[in-house]
Amino acid sequence: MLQQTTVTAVMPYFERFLAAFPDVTALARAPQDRVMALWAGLGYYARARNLHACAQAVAARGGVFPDTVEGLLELPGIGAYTAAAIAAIAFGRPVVPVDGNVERVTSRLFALTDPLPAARKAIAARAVTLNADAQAKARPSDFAQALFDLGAGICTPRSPACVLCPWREACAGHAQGIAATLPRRAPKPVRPVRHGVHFCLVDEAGGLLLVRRPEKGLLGGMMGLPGPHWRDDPWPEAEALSLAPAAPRLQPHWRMVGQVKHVFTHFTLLVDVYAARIAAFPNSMAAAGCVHYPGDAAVALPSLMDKCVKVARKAGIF
DNA sequence: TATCCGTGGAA
DNA sequence: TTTCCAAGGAT
Repeated sequence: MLQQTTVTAVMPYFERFLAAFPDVTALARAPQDRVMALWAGLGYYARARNLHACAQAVAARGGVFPDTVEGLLELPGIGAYTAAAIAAIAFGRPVVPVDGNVERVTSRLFALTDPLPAARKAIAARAVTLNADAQAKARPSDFAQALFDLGAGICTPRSPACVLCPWREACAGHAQGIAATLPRRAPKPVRPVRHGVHFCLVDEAGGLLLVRRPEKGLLGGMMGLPGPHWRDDPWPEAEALSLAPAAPRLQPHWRMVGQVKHVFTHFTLLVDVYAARIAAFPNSMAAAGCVHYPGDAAVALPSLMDKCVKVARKAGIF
């Protein structure tokens, strides 16, 4: 959960997740849709699928985790960082997990000026030597977490508190007066704008028509409102409505209720939200792969879809 | 190696 | 308001 996600954002999800799945075998035997529902809103949904697969892999080994970096790397969703973190913190292996904090501390300590992400490998090569000291090697868990805390609390991205830093006198970045500018990053490409359309169809009972998205791609495996693919060009109303969910003898009166703006990592999405009410969903919609949820149920949606539903609700559709 | 993959808080 | 970026991994 903590991969690219702040502790503050993770905390409530972690509590709910552990309450639902107290141990690795409980997670392993849970249905995937339950796992995804508890992850909804946290983002990077491949992590949820990987974690579920990881739990099943561990369960298949008798519920015993590998206790080496090499063994941990075999598990889905566990890369170099997480393998080292578990090895050091859970099993006392003398390795250094290199996360964003450690990357920043290292680039400053050695005044490494080559820009990320190309310099990532070189920075990591220096970082893994930080525990060369015998006392550091003797306490892998404490050393790893001390490094994280140094980065999170003192060697911060902006305005680092060098005056408080225990490594100030050894820091080449500080000596050169460039610590705060490190690590350098390659200029980011401009974020393009893309366009989508989603349909919010509600029945008299307050039911909502949702579809499960494909496993691959954006919001993979999550529930969402139906709609055509997202593309570079806007969707004219006539074209959008020609793609609305339909069934024999069902002609909902669609109304554009608003536009939702959502910023993903690599593009901005503008979604036109159309909404309509019908008496009841025909069986053919369920047969087509659509799902009918009660409106008052705890429907777990990714944030984008949540925004779309809220726009429809604000417009008085339900 | 570069790109894809979410979201929200802080500055 | 915009920008940055957070206990990264898979392809």
